[in-house]
Amino acid sequence: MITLTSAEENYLKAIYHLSDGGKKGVSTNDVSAEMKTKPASVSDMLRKLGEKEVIEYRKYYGLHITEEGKKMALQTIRKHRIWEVFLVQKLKFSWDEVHEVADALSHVKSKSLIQRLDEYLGYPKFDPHGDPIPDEFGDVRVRPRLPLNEIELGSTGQIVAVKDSSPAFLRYLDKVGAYIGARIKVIDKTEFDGSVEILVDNKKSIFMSKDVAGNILVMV
Amino acid sequence: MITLTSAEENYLKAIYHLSDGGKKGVSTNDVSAEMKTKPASVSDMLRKLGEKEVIEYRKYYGLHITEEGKKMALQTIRKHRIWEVFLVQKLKFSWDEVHEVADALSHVKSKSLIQRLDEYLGYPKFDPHGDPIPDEFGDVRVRPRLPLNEIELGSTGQIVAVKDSSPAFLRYLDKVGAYIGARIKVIDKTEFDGSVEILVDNKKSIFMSKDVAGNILVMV
DNA sequence: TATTATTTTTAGACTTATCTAAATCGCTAA
DNA sequence: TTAGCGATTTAGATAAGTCTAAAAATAATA
Repeated sequence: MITLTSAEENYLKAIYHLSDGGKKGVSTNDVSAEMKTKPASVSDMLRKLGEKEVIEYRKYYGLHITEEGKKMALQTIRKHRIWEVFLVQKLKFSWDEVHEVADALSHVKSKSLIQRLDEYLGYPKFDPHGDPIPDEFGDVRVRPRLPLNEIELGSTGQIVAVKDSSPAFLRYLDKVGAYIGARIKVIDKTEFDGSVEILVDNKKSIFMSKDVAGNILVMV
Repeated sequence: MITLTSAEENYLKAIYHLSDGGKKGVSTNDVSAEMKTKPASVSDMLRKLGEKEVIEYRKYYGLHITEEGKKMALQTIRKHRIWEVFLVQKLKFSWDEVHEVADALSHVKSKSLIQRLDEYLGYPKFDPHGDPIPDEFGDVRVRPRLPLNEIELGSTGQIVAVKDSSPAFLRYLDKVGAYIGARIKVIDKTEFDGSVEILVDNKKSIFMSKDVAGNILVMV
């Protein structure tokens, strides 16, 4: 069984993103820029990742991620995003603070930690930035995400992302009691001005202008 | 400002325990046994810790922890125990599983992570093993811990430990709704057989035999 | 196509934490 | 008071991850 060090995990995750999930080849310089390390360090790391067969590496010609590599990258991404959910939802970190901490936390080695955390968080499908969380098999559920103002009256869904993630907008969401991950139901729509009324977590109802609702992405 | 690597933190924590909170001197071999590393490795580490002035180190004569060292050790212990509370109370780890994972988690560097986690957990004063959690200034509140059956009728307190931590007993506690950290009030005592009735978290009342109550330590 | 420019790799060095093997210190007992 | 033993330290090695400087390969351009 292949095991990766924390540094190798980070490189592989970066490579996965750079290769757009495995579609494109990636160059040493690409990785260097993404990881903020020198190309010389990257060469060394690519050789190691090649030996572990998570990438296919040809000197001077860059690399392609392998199927095994994709799986492992997705597991790292999964851990990272689950920790982000925890930090934002439970510990009230703001979205821009979580990356580094989630990164460190995601490298903690334990068989059951992530399963239990996932369970504790209620198996979230999206991280606080709205990016999908792969399941334990690496599968990513890609479901339609629609702006809230385009959701049909009476439909239910989950807030999974916002288009405008400015602090001001996030504070507004927080103030009115909406958040990423919230279960919502559209209980009223005013055709005249495009405003909507939603019920959050079957408890709280919120009015929103069309502009605000258009900024909120919902998975139906 | 002094910063320690994860390994240095671990050594210092071990030294703090071995020196009984700074009362005794500690030898290289003591540390070697505790850390399960070779004496040669310990010598090297002691030199480093001496240079950082968290211990006072004299070659061939062992070491004493300094005031600064105590403070830093207590911060590491604090982090470790707070994570243990999280793992046991929220993620339902059993007491014997948590040590390693808490160790890894406690080395994650972040200004606010532990403050926020502490707040999220409701500022616990004891870890799942009943050991006290130092506050952010390193102060440890040492308060009397009495067996539950010796608590006066009408008194309130917090369950901080159990004497018998066998899985069977822990399962029993879990089943009846008691747990480490629970706020309790003694609402009835039967002198005849020594049994007690307690109210947990102002909600649930539980009957307990004298034997069971005697196994539960309460901070009043 | 030849030369220059860019990218990538190699070589050698540094740091941290560990090890083994060998040297050294300090104490105790003859 | 010195020999010997146990405890401790030093010396040298390894592994991971990084760096700089220099060499080599590829790509671009005249």
